[in-house]
Amino acid sequence: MRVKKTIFTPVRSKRTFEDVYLQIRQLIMQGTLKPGDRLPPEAELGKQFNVGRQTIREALRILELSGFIVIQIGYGGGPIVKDNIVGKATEMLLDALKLAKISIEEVAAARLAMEKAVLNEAIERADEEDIKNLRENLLKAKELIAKKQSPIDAGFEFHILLAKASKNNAFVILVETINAINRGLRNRKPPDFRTVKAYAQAHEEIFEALIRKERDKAIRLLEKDILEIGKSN
Amino acid sequence: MRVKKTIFTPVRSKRTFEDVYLQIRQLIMQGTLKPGDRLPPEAELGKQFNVGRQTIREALRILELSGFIVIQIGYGGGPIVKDNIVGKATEMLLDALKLAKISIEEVAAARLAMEKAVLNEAIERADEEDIKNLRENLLKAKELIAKKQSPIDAGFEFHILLAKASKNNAFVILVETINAINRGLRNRKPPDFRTVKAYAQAHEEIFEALIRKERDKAIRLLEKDILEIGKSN
DNA sequence: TCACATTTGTCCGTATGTATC
DNA sequence: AGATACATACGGACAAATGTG
Repeated sequence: MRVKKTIFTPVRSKRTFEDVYLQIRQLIMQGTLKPGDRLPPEAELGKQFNVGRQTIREALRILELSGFIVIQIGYGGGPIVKDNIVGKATEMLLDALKLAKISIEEVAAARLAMEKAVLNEAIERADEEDIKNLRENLLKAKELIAKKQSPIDAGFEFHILLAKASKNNAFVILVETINAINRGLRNRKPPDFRTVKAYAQAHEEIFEALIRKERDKAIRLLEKDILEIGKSN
Repeated sequence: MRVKKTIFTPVRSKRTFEDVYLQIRQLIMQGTLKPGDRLPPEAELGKQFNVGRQTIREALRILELSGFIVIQIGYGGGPIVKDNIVGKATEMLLDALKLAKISIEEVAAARLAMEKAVLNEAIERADEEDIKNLRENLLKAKELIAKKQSPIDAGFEFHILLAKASKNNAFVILVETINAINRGLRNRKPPDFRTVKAYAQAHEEIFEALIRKERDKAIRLLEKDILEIGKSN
């Protein structure tokens, strides 16, 4: 009797461009290729890997979409190693959530769960540097409001700074991701000026509670910030 | 005086394959193309879009990496629309976390935050269907253990089932994602048999606390499940 | 401003491997 | 086993973009 489902994962390095992709990817992941480094042009890569230019191009497409490289055309251009690959992952997760028809409310609940934990850690671990950065962020938002400009970017940055104050880098990336998703899901209409002013106000209050280590109050304010204010728009 | 940083994002749809990618992507996102649907072969697509095969191929590479399609070779093959694109996003987020040199402990803390919220919701919202699924999951794990097989997959499924019981689909996807990341970061050595048995035991206790709606006890058990058990390996 | 070199973007033709009928 | 249909891969060619002299 034959087994229907093998427990082995088939070795499928059939496709040459995947092999090329994996080799370059590993060089980046292990640090041999660092951000800013330039890879040889397509033709030269083809010679070195001993494959056609088309194969190289498909490998570069994947590396580009994955966020590992950017590609400059023209004289002196070519593939350049990039550093931040979080953005691309976020875009794909956003697609996944859109396809699954997830509502903004559901994402907000998840975001709140994450940021509650962040705030809990941040209250304990925030140092002077973090406090200074948060204070500057609030100041920047105030100045923008005074100039009748939207402090929406500063508002997102506030949450990132909180995550950094938690001293947990996983929180930083996940808060970035989930905030970008939240933003992407409601991108049809940007929040009006009154709403973003309310955000800025809420952030100030959260900050005050943070430096006074008033944990419960800070959490309560965060809930208001994430769940209530956004509802109106 | 010139502004140094423009507020405009450059319109760069110069590349034809990106245009092709976006068109097909939109047809999938808006539901015109459904999972299982077959796209025309490369040559035919080239004719319809009025572009060369190479251009089509690069668009297909991106769609494939994004998880929108799979490609079958041979007679009657070609691009086929896929449904689950979460897996690909997870892989990329995993890469991002690896590149940022995030530790398992940091990810575990984030995972715990998310799953605490999940458990809180699940205790309130779980219906008979959820309870039945969880019970079957625990039974399956027990059977595997009796056969001296590792119930590790069932263990991950337990957490997914909890997320489903929360009735929040964002939680489902995010728990899937963060658990896969957790798994990916410690993939060097799979947990030993004693450890997975401890997981299964912890899951049983969490389930008991869940159906009795003993919230604090359930949360405490979850903390043990996520933070302590894994530490040994 | 004007060539010129370099590099990506795109197309075409062709050959090979693979899966189905 | 042979024919068919498809992806994979190679090589050559030209256009477009970009920086250099």
